[in-house]
Amino acid sequence: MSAPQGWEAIRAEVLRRIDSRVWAPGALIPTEEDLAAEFGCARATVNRALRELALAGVLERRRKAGTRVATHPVRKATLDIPVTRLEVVGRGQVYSFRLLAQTKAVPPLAVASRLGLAPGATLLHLRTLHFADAKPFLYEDRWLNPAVLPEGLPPDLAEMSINEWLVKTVAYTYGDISFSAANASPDEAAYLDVAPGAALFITERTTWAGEAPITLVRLAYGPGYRLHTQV
Amino acid sequence: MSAPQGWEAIRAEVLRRIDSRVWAPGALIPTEEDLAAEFGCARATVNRALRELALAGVLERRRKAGTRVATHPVRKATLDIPVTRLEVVGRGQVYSFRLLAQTKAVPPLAVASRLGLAPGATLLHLRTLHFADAKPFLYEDRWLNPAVLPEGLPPDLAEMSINEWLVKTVAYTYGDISFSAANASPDEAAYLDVAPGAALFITERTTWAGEAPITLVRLAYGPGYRLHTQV
DNA sequence: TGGGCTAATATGTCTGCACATAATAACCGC
DNA sequence: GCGGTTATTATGTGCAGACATATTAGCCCA
Repeated sequence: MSAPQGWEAIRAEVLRRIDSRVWAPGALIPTEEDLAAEFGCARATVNRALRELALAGVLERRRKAGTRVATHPVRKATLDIPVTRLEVVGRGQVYSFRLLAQTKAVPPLAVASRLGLAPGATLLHLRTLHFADAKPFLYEDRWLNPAVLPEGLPPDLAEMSINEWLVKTVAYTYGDISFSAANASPDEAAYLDVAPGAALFITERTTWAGEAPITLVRLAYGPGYRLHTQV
Repeated sequence: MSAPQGWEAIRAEVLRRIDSRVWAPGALIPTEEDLAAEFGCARATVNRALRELALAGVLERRRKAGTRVATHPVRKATLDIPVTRLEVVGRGQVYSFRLLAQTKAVPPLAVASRLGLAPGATLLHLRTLHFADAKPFLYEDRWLNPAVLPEGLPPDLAEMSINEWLVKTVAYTYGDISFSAANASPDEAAYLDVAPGAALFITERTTWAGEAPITLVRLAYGPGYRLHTQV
């Protein structure tokens, strides 16, 4: 019931004109100056509205060329990448986790190359099982570059999982995430307490701090897990 | 090699201070005014930089309370939701598709309620198979509200898939996406030419135009599909 | 005709100022 | 003390004007 005001009102009106085909996909829309005159506001205000829409993928803007309605509305969805503990707690469940193994090992070639490391370098290999209400929720397989840990691993891993401790301690500048699906291996099935071959939702994350690789982690979520977002 | 200038330089400097723990997670950072004085620029410029960082989840801002470094760096990843055809073509493969079935039917209760429709309303039910280089790539199961189609379905469905025609014709204002994993049903396995029970990557999308539901679609991607993004 | 220089133009960003808004802190009367 | 009102404060947004920059269109000359 609240009519937006200011730049949000302009964004809404522009969206409406696009939706109602007043401005067709691919068409050039008036300049910021013209729109500012029409709406009776400053150009900066129009700029703010159009910039947001360009960011959302609705408009395409180029200097001198002007602003046009995106031909292929590649909508951009933003999704939050929360820490596992908060994800569980946010569902109103009790979070806990168990460190299954912690070793130093030479990673498989695929892992080393994904991290841009020389083959043969040793990494920390951690495997953790996360629980929601004492039920297995997530199986985590992590390779960690010890070089980025100034003082080794934290003393107590009671409250916080490795991941949570990592994000608070080692700031990353660049990350890379992919989502996919995979059938549960016998091991994974046993850990997550599902039938072997069950479809798992897989998240793989690689993070760097500048040039130095930090970690590569594979998260296998049990059945029923959904990643959710809005556009 | 290019030192950023203007508000991007400020964003970079703020990020640096956070990464290097000059400003610890949870700590309050100086006000816009103070930072503007320090950097020798206008407050609006600082505002722009801090706003971007808040949008990215690095900072948390509240009026009067000030700006603090996010305690739990819930990084926000943005992912593009492209049209299937472009997704395939973008991989350098040849795109094609086949409409398997097109019927009018009363949807299951779950579908009707997700769309906010009265049970018993009839919808269009479309099932489509999409190919990449003549190999099955994606199985699409779509329920479509005929009320939003002013002139029925398009005449030729040769070039463009239903989805692509939809996004160009019926603009949506609100959407809802979820990703999950599921084992292939016998039908899906047959269509996608995989073993029954294979892990499929599932995307479910619901879209509305204002209050009116447009479509609910379930996309089942064959093995090997990855959704990819960066932070 | 064609290639390269130049001018025109729309967007990108900055400044300095103003007022609006939300949320906290201070205050005051009981 | 305590609860409720008021003042203060940091951010949110607006305006008008200016300059920067990318890109196009047109011009001129070989």
